[in-house]
Amino acid sequence: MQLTKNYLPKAVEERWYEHWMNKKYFNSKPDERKAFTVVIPPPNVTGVLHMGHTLNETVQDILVRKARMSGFNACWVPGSDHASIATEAKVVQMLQEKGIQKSSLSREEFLQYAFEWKDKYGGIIYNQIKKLGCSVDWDRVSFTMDDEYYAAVIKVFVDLFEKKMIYRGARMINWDTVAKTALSDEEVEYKDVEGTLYYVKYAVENSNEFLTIATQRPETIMGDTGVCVNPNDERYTHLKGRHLIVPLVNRKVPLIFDAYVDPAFGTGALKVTPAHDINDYNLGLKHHLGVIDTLNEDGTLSREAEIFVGEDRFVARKKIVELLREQGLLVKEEKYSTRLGYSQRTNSVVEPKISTQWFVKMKDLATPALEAVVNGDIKIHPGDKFLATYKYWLENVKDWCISRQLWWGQRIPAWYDADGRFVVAETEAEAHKKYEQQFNQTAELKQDEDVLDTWFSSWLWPIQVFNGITRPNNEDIRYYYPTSVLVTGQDIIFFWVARMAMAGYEYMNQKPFSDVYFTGMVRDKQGRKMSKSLGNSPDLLDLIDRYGSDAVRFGILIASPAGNDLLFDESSLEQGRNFTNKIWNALKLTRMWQEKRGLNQQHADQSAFAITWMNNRLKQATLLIEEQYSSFKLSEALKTLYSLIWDDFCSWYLEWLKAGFNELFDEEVYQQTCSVFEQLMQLLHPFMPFFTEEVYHLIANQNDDLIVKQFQPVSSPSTDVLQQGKLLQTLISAVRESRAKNNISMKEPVSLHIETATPQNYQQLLAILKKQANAKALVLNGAAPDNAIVIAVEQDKIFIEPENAIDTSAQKEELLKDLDYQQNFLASVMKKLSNEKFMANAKAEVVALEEKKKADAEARIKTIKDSLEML
RNA sequence: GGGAGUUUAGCUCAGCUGGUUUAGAGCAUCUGCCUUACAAGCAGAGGGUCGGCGGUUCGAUCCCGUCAACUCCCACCA
Repeated sequence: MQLTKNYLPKAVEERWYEHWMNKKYFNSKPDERKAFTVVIPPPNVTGVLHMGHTLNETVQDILVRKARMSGFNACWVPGSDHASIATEAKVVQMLQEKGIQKSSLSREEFLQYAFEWKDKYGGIIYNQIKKLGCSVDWDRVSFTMDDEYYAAVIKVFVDLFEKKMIYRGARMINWDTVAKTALSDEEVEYKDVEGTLYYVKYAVENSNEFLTIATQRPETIMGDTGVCVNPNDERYTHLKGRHLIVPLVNRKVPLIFDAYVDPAFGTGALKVTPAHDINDYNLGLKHHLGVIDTLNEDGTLSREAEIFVGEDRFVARKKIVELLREQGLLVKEEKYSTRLGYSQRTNSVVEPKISTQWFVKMKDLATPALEAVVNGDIKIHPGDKFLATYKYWLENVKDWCISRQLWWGQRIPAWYDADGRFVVAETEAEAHKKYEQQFNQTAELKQDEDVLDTWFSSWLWPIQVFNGITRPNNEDIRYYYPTSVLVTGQDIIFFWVARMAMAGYEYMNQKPFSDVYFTGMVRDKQGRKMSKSLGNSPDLLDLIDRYGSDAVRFGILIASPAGNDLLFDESSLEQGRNFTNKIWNALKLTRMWQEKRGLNQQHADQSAFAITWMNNRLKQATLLIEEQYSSFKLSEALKTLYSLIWDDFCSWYLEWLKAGFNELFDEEVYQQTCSVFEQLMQLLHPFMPFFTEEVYHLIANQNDDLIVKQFQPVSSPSTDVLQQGKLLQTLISAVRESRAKNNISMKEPVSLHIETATPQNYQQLLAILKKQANAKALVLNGAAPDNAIVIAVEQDKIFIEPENAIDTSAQKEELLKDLDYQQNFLASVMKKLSNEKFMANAKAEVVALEEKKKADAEARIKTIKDSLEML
């Protein structure tokens, strides 16, 4: 078969993925081998995969493929997350574009639209995962709203409720006025904004006096139920026991004293609005103030506000400022930079609001999750970079608000009677039964309208993908749990990682994973976050189309050391594509040789060193890569492979083989070369699966597939052979360098003369050196030629004798430069050796090393001086 | 305000518990090459007072202190 000029990925990738699927290589069933389990962080079905996913999926696939090739029963579970609020927001938006209001739909109708959306985007995501080459077990796809998964979430809710770890209560929560739902603390993002601080006068009751307070949110004035000052603030002590009149609504409220207030801020007087600020709420509780909720769910003012009822809070703010100004109550306005909370999902300003919600008590759950990481049961990579944040969060964890006023999600299994009394049960029938038992009567029961936070389902992911909640102790959960590695972004350490650890200990009495590998955030070349509005987020399928899947995997991984942010730049994808092409051409070369195979004793003799050297380099690199895998330094491992293949295999080894090649390419040398080539492809396979599988089958007709070819144990390399190889490389480079400096074209053959005290080092290298240096003659320790360029390589002198006479001035300059360097180097070594304290304190081996440096430098200086004399 | 991390060549990063380091790699740059696998290539070169200052040590890119810049997390004062 004729190979194309360049590697063309498209057809190859589809063909192999199909083949792997047909052979069921991705599928895993429990057996006697050790399991290597990975559960995919389920992507949200809100849209398509971005570059962050691409990096995560690539890393997981590398680990899974490596395990599969190393004797493990590798199982990678795919799936997706219903992403309650995020998806619902998208569906609402989609419906709006169609002219449909959510409020005009029934719950069932809406859910139908949502499931259609999920099918569409779930499909797109799964297709992307396939195109990327991910070896996931497609028979194990999970979705957090699957029937059985749904049942698991409900079961856990009921269980925690019965253990009194879930409770219902009125709390200050974060309210999203667009999605009209509560948010957890983690779903709020704070941004710096320029705000205005308004100074407003509050009249003191029965007096002409005024007290000025500063506020950013004058629209909450109508909710004020008190004013607070610091007890030590002398400006206000005389007002003790007095009341103030809230402007606009003329409500009489008490003046309270609390050390919470900072006298230095604003005017030192704080208006207290318990319904709409967490600190005010706490103050209100402490001082028994009333609560007036002046906001509707959609962010408009409620009837309790008395004025501007129904107006949006920001419109009302402007009107209220006007009104205050008209009434002469506005003292001044000043610009003020502050931080405002925004909803992570709808990007609207979050309003603190009092509301009845469901909460999970976190303290007891947090303890084992914290211990596991502290005592190393769960290892976090890289290093301890995230340990401190993880610890801090768990040590200071607050109860988790898990109810959401949405439809897309698991509906809270609580049933209420007309009086608001409720029972919690897995099914409606169960609820009626419990109700009867508890209240000794029957009643019409209505289920809670709210659904559960999306993380309340995904925290069960490593358990429930194996049905560990719904069918405890089934074969899968016993075999695959705990999972091996979790690969995820550091941004969801609290949302997800910590909570999975909690669920793991609560429901399995065991950690959910042994290692956590955090990938960094993918940013663009300028370091900006990738986002739709900036248009800097590339389309994965488009990239695969242009560069090939393997090149995309290469490009994204090579640039992302563990935990570091990745600055995405297409040039690294280009590097990946070039790499495949380089290997493709090496394949073409071996193909050429294949056609010229035959017995060629001379070639075999002259190639013996190259083969031995390459095999040792392979061993050395394999051991290094193994080490890099175990410390999760995947980009390092890929770099090692890149240079092993490009430099050692292509630039040195294959070129060295050409030395003895003449008409016939020796059969044995050919076989050895194929063997090395195959091993290289095997090592590279986890990183670039499609390409390596293709090349593997093209090197020779193979019956097996690379994807399941098992790695063989490797012994230590011979340092002698590696050193000889190093010497050969140094010699070749030195001659080439000298040619370049002296303007001797590579085309012009030269005579080489080597003067050395250790001729035995050269025996095996001469044929290769001669070919690579383009020498017509090569003499070892013969009479030194006249009119030659002399270079110093280690302790030996190499004479390069060109056909035409040359100008030696450049050559002299080089030698003088080298001499200068060596003399300075020697001086620095001597300085150490003549330092009494150094000699007294340094370890013997360090001193010995310095002695050797001294000897080497002296020998080298002598060689250079000799050479200079000869010029 | 509290905490963590980063700072090494134009860019992205190595440098493994201080001494083969007057510091390495890849990419980019420059020079010369269509050398019978590969111009998506080959050969060669240039480029860094290891963020600043101070300390510990015989010896500091590495340890300590301090300052500066950047990044992230947490808390969120009206």
